[in-house]
Amino acid sequence: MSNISLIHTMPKKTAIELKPLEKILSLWDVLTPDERQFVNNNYTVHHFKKNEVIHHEGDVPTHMMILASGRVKVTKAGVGSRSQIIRMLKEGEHFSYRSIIASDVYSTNVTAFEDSVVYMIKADIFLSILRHNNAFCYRFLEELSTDLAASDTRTVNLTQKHIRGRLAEALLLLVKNYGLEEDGATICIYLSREDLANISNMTTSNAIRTLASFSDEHIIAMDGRKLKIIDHEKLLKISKTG
Amino acid sequence: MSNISLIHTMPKKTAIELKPLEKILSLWDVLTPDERQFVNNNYTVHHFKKNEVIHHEGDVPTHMMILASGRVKVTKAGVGSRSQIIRMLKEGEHFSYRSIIASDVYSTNVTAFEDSVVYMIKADIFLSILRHNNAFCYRFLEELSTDLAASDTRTVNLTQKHIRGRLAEALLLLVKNYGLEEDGATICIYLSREDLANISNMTTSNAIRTLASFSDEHIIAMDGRKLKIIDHEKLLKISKTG
DNA sequence: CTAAATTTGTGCTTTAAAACATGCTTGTCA
DNA sequence: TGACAAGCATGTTTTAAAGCACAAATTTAG
Repeated sequence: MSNISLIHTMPKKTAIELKPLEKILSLWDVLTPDERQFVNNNYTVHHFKKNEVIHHEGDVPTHMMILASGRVKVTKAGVGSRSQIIRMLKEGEHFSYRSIIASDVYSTNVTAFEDSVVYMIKADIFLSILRHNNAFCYRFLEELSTDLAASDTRTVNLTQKHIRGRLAEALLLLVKNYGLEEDGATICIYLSREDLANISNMTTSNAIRTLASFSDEHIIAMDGRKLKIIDHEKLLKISKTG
Repeated sequence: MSNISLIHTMPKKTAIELKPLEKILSLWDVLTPDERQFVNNNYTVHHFKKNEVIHHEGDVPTHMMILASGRVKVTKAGVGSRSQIIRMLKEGEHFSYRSIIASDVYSTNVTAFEDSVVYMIKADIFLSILRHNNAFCYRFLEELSTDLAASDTRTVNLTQKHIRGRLAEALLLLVKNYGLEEDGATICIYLSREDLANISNMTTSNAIRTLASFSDEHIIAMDGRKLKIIDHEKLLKISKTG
């Protein structure tokens, strides 16, 4: 448990909320006691401030990462200066392992869009467990299978739907991913219009405009970055038909 | 080897060219002798005519499939009548296993666009090997990792590049996937303009128009569905700059 | 072997979304 | 505190690509 000490060097506020690896890693249960011990002795804790980049596209992967707290976005550089948000992660989700498995460089950028804490496990340790623990390996196989279908669906949605459909879909995705606040309407994540645009593959102007339309039509309500879903059915319909 | 008999019931021409499972399955080498025997006793051979559908989006997956001969396209229905080609497979590649692993229905359609022969292994047999043979499992993990990056790249390319860039990219992809004929220029696959459009996410008219432009600019040469790459460098440049 | 259907090719029109311009907030940090 | 940057909002212009219409060529089927 050598790295627990690392946590204790953090400001108390953060330390109190920070769950240990064994509580946060969804795959913990398939590890053998030995593996658990091994991992516990060999992970490191890293803090990232809002907007800090965790890793860059093209870099050689060194660690498998688990988001202990905060939120990060996975993006991919496109043509010119446009960047596309591929996925958004929340506490407990792991990332940056795909490139390790594929013996590839990172195919995406990962950026914290809230202050975040990341647990890192060295690539060789990760690989060694993958190669020795079949249940562990299989869990990742399942995850990648699900992600691949999601990515293909995304491709079709982003290329074929119109602006309103794409934005509606993005909003529904955020709801699914981050949930709603106690009022049962406000999306539990506050994004800039630009980020919203980069999820829905449109310009910032168009994200703003389309949000305004949705608001006029009483499909959503806005208060700065706070977005309330008023008419979930309509949003679903727009995302399907358009 | 019970299923070899099945092959012998086929027209001789096909039978002669048809490689047995052990020659076609790239993962054969990681199977144990027992597993090899087991798979050999439990695969079936299926013939599909040109344009015949092998499986539909939404169907419950029953078999892991290996393309023994011919060519198939993996598509996904989009908005309205537009369908998008996600991937194109050639002899020796396997497919339809993603949904089995993810316990999902098929997320794509698979259609033969040439007369094709498919070897099928029952889902439960496939899963049982995955769960017992770590090397086998790991191979699929690698494959899915590669495919996921490809899918994400594709998303960005299709959404952000302009028509010329998308078509150039599609042509390069075909070259990479199917290679060139002995002349070192003609792409080893003859597709309809519509299929080409569905790979590049554009209308058929635009695929035709853009091909004509490329031909005018001496980047490619056309003879019906036969496409020759004249200026590979220029094509690469167009695909990059958009 | 012809008739019908599909595929290919081209021109013209329309349209969705980008690009651009500009003003208004809000936050931030010297 | 005041100026500078970021982010939000909205109107106007431009443009890339879809949509449509139709003719020619090629396949397919009866």
